[in-house]
Amino acid sequence: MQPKGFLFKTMRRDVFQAIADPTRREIINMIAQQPLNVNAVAENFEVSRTAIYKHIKMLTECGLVVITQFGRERFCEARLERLTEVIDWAEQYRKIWTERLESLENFLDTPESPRKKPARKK
Amino acid sequence: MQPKGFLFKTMRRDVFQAIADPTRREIINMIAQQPLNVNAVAENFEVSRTAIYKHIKMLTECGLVVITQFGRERFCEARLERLTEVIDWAEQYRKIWTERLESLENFLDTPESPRKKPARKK
DNA sequence: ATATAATGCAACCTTAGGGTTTCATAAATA
DNA sequence: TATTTATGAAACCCTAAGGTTGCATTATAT
Repeated sequence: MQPKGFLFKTMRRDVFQAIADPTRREIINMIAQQPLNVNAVAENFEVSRTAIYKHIKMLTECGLVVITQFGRERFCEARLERLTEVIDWAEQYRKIWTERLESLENFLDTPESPRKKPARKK
Repeated sequence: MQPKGFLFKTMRRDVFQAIADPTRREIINMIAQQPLNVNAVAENFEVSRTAIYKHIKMLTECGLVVITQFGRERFCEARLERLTEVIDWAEQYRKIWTERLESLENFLDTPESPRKKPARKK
């Protein structure tokens, strides 16, 4: 058996996983400009408040959202610094796909170059 | 009932979903430099070839990988252009978190500024 | 003191995700 | 031709995701 409470507090959820769900990306977009309380967020969706609450909780578990209580309301605030992990990961491949595109353009721009065909089985 | 075959061909899987799994990100990293056949990819993981094959299939469904057959081998090649969607999405929020950091620095750099406390209940 | 609002959380349901084993098939080889 | 090799796909399994309803709790408003 796993010590769930312990894991819950320490395990920082994968940010890639957190942004995989389109609803969570919408939530992020919704509170990116200004904090909203949980109900205000939930009102913008078709699904139940509880469903939205779970999404928000997941976002807090990976640090993309922090919740601050004022009276009986809890405001959800976006802390998007960890999106740099995503950007950095994807950005490292950019030169690969741009180089590929460039070499394709060079290839097409050379009129006398024979069009290669994929290897034929014989 | 859904026309599954039809959906399968048309529904381009969400690229955010595709990169959510760490194994799939590893696969992408593995074939980013040069194509590898399915078995060669699978050899680098603990899990079964079939499991890796499924991951590769998901990656092809969202256009991040293309498969080309040579003889009995099928080579998996990374086509990472669609990662721009991820970068663009995350990048739009960068100014928000950098502005927040800057204003925090400004706040801390002003010695006479009183430290605000969260609203107290009375 | 009560009623209502805003939330957290437990219990439950359904489906997709990730994994395995097994079998079928096409291509390369002994 | 017989046999490996490389792969696709079906049949299952188990768990996490995402959703719902209902209840408990705390703060605000009557």
